[in-house]
Amino acid sequence: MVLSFTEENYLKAIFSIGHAYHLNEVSTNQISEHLNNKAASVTDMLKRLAEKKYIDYKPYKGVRLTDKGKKTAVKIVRKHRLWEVFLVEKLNFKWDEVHDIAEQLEHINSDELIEKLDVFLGKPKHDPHGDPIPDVNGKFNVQKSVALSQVKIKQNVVVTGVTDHSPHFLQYLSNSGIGLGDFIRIESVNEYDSLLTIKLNKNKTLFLSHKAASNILVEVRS
Amino acid sequence: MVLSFTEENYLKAIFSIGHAYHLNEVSTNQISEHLNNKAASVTDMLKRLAEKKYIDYKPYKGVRLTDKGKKTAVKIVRKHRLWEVFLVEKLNFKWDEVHDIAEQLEHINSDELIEKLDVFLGKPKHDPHGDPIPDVNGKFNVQKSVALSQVKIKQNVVVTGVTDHSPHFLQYLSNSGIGLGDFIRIESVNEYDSLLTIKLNKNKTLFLSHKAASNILVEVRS
DNA sequence: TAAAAAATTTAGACTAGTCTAAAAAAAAAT
DNA sequence: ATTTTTTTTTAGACTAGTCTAAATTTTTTA
Repeated sequence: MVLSFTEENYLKAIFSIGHAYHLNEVSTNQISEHLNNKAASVTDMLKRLAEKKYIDYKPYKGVRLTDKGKKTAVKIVRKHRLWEVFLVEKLNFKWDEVHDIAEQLEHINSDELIEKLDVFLGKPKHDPHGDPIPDVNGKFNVQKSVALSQVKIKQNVVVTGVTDHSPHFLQYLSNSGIGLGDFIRIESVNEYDSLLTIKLNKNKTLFLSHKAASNILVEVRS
Repeated sequence: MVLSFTEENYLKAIFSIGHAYHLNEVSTNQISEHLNNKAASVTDMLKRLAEKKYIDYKPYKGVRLTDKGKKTAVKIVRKHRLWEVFLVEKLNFKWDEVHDIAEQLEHINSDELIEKLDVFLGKPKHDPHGDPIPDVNGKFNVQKSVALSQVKIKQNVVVTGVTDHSPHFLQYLSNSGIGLGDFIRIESVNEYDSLLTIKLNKNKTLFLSHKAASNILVEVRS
């Protein structure tokens, strides 16, 4: 079965809302907000997707992906993230420039293409923002990272991802010299406003707002 | 101005029909045949494209691309052929497998992407079938090749392209060991059925029907 | 050069996806 | 336990792109 562009975007939206908030049931309004359209339009589409067995839908009760729907959504995520790796690693795009292009490329329909792209890129496990790339069977590498804002003082950590994917935030990190794989040690936290003083790569001293730190994912390294 | 998928396909169709038959004016029926849809649908779309100044259209009189329309069409051809190079050179697709995927990729909208892809591929001048890739300004490398069927006996030629792009024909050539850049010398032509006896790369002797030879483009080398 | 054939356009209908406005159901608050 | 608010759905309309059937224009042919 071949889905339209639009249908694929609805499935992806349902998947990522559920994923982000650890929900099974996703509401009509959440979807319409995520897709920037009206709730009435969402209702129409939900009926169509339910008809085709991609979702379970009970009027007024929200919606949940079926196995078929989940599989489809994960495949789109896989494609999106593989293309992002391609754009950054091979074409030298910056990590804040790739989202919109990958948003288009993720709808290209060819299983052979995805698998050959995967091989060409060396079967990467993470995209340029540190998000895990599901394998061909839809399995995700579970991430056990925490927000930098949750890390105890004087602890050494490695940057593994971000939770805010906006170009604005990504550029801010780049400009500060922070990227995936960098080492960070929290030197102190201001009591009044939670401003963090950090040491980057055992070298540069930087200040980070609590908000920024809460959107940086890290893993503890001894 | 951003065109829909469908509008882009119409412009590409008008361009390639005109190109193939060296026509300026293209008829409604030619387009409908090329796109496998009905003439009535074509008429509707022609009105829309004329409205947007991509074509000059006079009812019953056929249609011609404006400069704006030509520029758009050539850009789609450029994208299509660059993606074909990517698929063959980087992802190891065969030359008979890439058309349908490139047909999708050609509609991805990002000037920066095309130019970075072009650089990544080493600014190729030809696609995997030998067709010229227009440069960023829409200029084509003029091809001065002729069909193998037109070449005089005992002449040395190099394969530079094909005029039949069907997987069937391309596979037939691959199976015969014929690809771009190969050397061919016509040893004899049968008077009765024009069957060609050729020597491939100064090595293998092969037989080619007149039909096959008429779809192989070559350049004379001494 | 008038009749027949072919090509093209118009008219009207259909689907996918969207919208606004109104109705209905569920949740929250008094 | 009603009333109010919020959420969701229904009804009806719009656009892009398609179709069939009928009408019109152009071309061909006798």
